[in-house]
Amino acid sequence: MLHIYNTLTRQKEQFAPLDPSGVRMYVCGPTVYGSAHIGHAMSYIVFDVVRRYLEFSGYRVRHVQNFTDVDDKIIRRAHDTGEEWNQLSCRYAKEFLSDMDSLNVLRAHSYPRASEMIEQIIADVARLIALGHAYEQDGDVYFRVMSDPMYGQLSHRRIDEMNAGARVEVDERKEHPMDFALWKSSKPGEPAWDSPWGPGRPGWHIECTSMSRCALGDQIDIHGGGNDLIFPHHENEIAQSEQLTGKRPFAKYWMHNGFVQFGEGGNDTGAKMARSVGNVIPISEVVRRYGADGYRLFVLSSHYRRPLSVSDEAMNAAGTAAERLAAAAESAQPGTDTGSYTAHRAEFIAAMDDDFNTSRALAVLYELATEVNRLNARGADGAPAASLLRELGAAVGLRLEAPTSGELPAGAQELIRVREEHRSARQFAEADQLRAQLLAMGVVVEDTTQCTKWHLDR
RNA sequence: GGCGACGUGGCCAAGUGGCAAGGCAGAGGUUUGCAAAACCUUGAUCAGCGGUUCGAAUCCGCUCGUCGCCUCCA
Repeated sequence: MLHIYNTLTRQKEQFAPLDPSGVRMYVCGPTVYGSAHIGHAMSYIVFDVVRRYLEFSGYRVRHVQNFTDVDDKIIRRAHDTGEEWNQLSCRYAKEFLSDMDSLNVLRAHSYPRASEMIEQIIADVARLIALGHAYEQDGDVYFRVMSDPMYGQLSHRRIDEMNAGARVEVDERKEHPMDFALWKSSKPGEPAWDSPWGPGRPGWHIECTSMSRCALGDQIDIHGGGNDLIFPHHENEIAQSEQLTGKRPFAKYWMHNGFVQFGEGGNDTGAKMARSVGNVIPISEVVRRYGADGYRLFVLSSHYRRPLSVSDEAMNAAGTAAERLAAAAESAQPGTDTGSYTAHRAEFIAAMDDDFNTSRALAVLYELATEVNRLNARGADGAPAASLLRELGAAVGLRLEAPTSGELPAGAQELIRVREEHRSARQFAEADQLRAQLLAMGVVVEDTTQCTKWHLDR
């Protein structure tokens, strides 16, 4: 039985979807004003694993993830580059999807964009005004936090306590300093849509309320995102959504992942990674250096709610481990009976059921890999263990592809063949020389008692 | 000032009251023409101090250290 830690209640709860026929899951997507980095990758890998494991457990999942494609940063960035704001956001959204593909993150069923949701957003804002939960002020519309007695329920903060903080900028036009914008009037040159309050654009928080409701209905099962979104973004989403529909809870389980940080000894020890800080590592770089499975293994080696310290050493270790798992999974056979490994399967499920304890679950995969190698080494049948390894690996999104995949450089095939001839003639000096030559070409050759294998050096 | 997270072997990391999972690296061994891979063996009393308990990494208190949120942010 799956248990999920719910930020709302601050405890692990037994998972039961609102509607038994399927799970509705909404994950906050990126603001597409620039390239995604490995912090985004970590977050979306985490929710990819959540989704995959729910499906592995037999649930039908509907997964929706938005793109924030209208916002101050996008407008500013577009202004700087001379590009149209919608061109810029489209470009980065596309890049985001291909980055996620490269990481083997399953595509969501739908990717709504704020700019395509304007009509719905205006209707929702108008309704919030009609209900007395929002008010207009010079073309801006604000949500009235005092009208929501539950405000602060997610972040566990009280309005008066936050008020004491020195960093809340006081805007005279707001009734209360914590009131937040649902609709922003536009300045000249900014993207704008007509509304009952004049030309403007949606505030950040309302888009998720409208998109989530549009794509999944008034109430959903899982709402996810990085833990920096707890306040104010998710708090505000709850306030808007629940006041709008009169239904509670807006989301039954709130899941938040910890942040990628730089580990000890790095240039930027302990610091958070963020585009606004300017210390990001691009996704393509880690995929190239450690492989998609390697980075995923690195992410899953620690618990998703904990901060994840990146270091070359740790990611490298994960990359090496990924190669070992992939090599072991090679002896898998489709349709093999894995019945003799029920204990392994049970332990994997127990670990994952405990709020996605992937670190514990991975230990099962490593054990299976060792088992496969042990059996194969003494000529026994490693296929059942390997097949289970492949199956459970897939449940957490590991491809476990053999390292052999890829194209041999020109002439390498011939060198391998010639080397084989030397070996069978016991001309080892010549064979070793050819091996060195192949290695220089990026081809690693390994001899076994039966045959010679090769794979590309990474 | 308010809210929260964390400090486990060289590195990463699980465990949250009963002999400290797992990965990577290192060392020794088996195997191999050699190399690689693989397999076997091998290391920590859990930031510090005090307390509760038959028993604590795990509960309580204090101290030290690190980080996040309260402003855009996965």
